[in-house]
Amino acid sequence: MTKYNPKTLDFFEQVYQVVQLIPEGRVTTYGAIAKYLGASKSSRIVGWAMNASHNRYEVPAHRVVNRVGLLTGKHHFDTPSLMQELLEAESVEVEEDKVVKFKTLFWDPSIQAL
DNA sequence: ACTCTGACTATTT
DNA sequence: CAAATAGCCAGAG
Repeated sequence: MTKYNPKTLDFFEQVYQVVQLIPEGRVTTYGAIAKYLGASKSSRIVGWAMNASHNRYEVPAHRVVNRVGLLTGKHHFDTPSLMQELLEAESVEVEEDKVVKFKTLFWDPSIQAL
């Protein structure tokens, strides 16, 4: 961070807020968040924001997976199994590092379904 | 200032 | 269908 351009600041802040809006038992993707923020091609930055999130707010980063429901970021948690455990604690089935019925559990920030 | 890396994705070969 | 390619941009060295 350090460099607080108005744009990037909003982007990071909004990412955190959107992630916090994810209901329990649901998951979303980096791309969906990026697209919701009007930067569909900046999905990597969403991941970077997540990476930095551990120092900022309590963000349920475990509810954010890649576009196919793969738990790509599990390695960045305290323990590699933590992400899956957190998901399973919310009734999200995980097999082979990916979310089962991902398409059904997917939560689109644009919809913000309750 | 430059280069490289990365929790991504869509498109093209 | 698997692999490469190109956008995207913030940190670290």
